[in-house]
Amino acid sequence: MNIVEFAKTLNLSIGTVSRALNDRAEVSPKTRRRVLEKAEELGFIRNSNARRLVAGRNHMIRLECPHRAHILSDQYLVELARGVEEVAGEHGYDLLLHLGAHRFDSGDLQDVDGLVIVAGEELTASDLHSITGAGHTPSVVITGNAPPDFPAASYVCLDTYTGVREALLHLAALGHRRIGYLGSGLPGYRLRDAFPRLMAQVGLSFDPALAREAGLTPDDGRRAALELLALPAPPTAIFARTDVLASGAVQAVLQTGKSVPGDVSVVGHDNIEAAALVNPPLTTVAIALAEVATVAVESLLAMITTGAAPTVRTIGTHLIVRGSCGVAPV
Amino acid sequence: MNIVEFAKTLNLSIGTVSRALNDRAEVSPKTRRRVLEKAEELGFIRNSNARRLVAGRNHMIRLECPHRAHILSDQYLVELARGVEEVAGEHGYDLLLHLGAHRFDSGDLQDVDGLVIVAGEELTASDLHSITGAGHTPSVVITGNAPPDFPAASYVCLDTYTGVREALLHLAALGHRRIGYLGSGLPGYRLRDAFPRLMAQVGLSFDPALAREAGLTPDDGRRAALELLALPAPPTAIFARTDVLASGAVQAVLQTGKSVPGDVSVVGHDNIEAAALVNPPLTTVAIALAEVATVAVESLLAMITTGAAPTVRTIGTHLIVRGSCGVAPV
DNA sequence: CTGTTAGCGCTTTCAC
DNA sequence: GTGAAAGCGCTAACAG
Repeated sequence: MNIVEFAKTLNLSIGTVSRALNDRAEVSPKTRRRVLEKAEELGFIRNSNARRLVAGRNHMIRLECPHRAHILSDQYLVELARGVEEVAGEHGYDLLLHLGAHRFDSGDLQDVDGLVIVAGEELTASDLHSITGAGHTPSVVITGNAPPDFPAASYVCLDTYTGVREALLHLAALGHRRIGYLGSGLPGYRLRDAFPRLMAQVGLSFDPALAREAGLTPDDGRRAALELLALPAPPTAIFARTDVLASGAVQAVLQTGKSVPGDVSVVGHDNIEAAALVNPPLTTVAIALAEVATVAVESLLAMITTGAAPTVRTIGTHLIVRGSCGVAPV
Repeated sequence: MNIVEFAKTLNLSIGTVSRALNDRAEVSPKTRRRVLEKAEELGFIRNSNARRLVAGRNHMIRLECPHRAHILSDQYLVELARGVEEVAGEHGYDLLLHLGAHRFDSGDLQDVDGLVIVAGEELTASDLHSITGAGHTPSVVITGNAPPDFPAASYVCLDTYTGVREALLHLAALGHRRIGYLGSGLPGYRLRDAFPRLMAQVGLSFDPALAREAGLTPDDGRRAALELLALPAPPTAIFARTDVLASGAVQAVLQTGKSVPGDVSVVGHDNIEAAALVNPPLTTVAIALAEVATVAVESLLAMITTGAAPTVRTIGTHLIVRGSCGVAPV
């Protein structure tokens, strides 16, 4: 059924029906109600392609995940998508998905009003340029790094520092003074550089000998942790850049016949599903993804609907205390 | 730029241009090439809303995940979505996402040509009725159960039996004879009922005293496993319906001062991300998700494009051997 | 082979 | 307030 047939059942012109359905002022309240009720009764829904054609608006945004190695794990991606879909949905926007790894030529930008881009570590300004159609499509980038030099987009930056600081405070309170650091080895992660400063902020000093750029796999974490534990003055706690590395670090501790958290405490980062499941459950740093989604979508919709200028927002992380940290051994 | 302006730059009629762009036969090869090259040069892309309007086709399918408790974990969902997007994309279809938990009134069915529905355990025929618009929208359901009584949809059934049988064979080969079972307690899972038969198929007999409907969390798994281990004749191996339960079972074994897999072997199910990370890494049953995605989308597109009848396909699971199973203690 | 034209279903002037 | 009519950008049927 189209609007013509539908209008006939009401003995009204399509113009009036359209106005009623669009909640315009020039319709008598009585007519509007009549139209709305009939539409409900007959289950009439306007053809959205026709609406989009005439409106020049798609009421659709696309979630772009151009990399395989995201700042967010797959689990997080779903959580983020849930949030984005919900907030976008509240504003009448649908969500398209573009998981295409390594395809920086985004699809038809014509089809969507805006883009939510989940950045990988190595996302450059030039990538953004091509993904966003030279910045002509309103876009918001969710990134763990500082915004690349691409001012046409909005940014939601995940500030890893707040949660890490919290973690170090937690360890300091437990009496730890020698804290090791396991990094992912990925470029663009500035955490390693900031770590000494964060340590200082909670009253601890950082020993460069206790830092390793481990890698990405549990085994990378295990090997690097093994090195730290073999040191003459080994750390009593290890902070790992990812939960995956942290799980490897736990393996390493157990492997040397020691226990977590009895002998060595371990803190992870990301709060992946696995974090709650390893033995012991990992104390880890987590992102408030619902908030990230809300801020991202609202910034995007502001650009789309009111042509607002791009914004840069930062969202901090926080510590989730589970079972992998204990009082420092004396 | 629209097709009128574009046609002008070529001194052709919009009809000819449209035909060339649609790869119709009635265009001279020379003209076609000229049109294609110019389109490339000018970056002309036809307005897809107008195309959809006139075609009555959206070239869009929607991934529906109506439940929070899926048959697939979030990680799996992304993997499935990747597969679905890829296969759909090869056929020119875009992917909409609908993660809305507990909303069985699917959005505008008008907007999409078909639905890929990821079933939760409790998805009923009546749910499917409302999600698919009384079955008028081509749909394929990915389910771990037998197809509900809703013949309008295609089904991709995950046959958990093949992988579980493989797991039991693996355990039998390692000398295990007393194998415990930890279930999720969810209705609709027929595995518990089939378990004795699967045991028999690999030459083992099942002791009902070794079965527990544990629940969903690691702690549920831990407690249930603890019960089994406290039995006068405890199992030497435990099969858990989910990796989450399995991780709890591992905790239980360690808690009683025993080791995995030295004293007790544990097999999980689902191959979630966590499975590779727990200590020891879980031997578990996995789904061939890429195949599931391919079969689902191709069945769906057959219904959409050729009006093919719904199909029912079954895809088996397989065992991934890691470190949680060992030779049975003598 | 190419040009012309009538819709696809809707929103939005413009009259009344 | 409501109706009539002009497009939105495209495809397809019809001429030539």
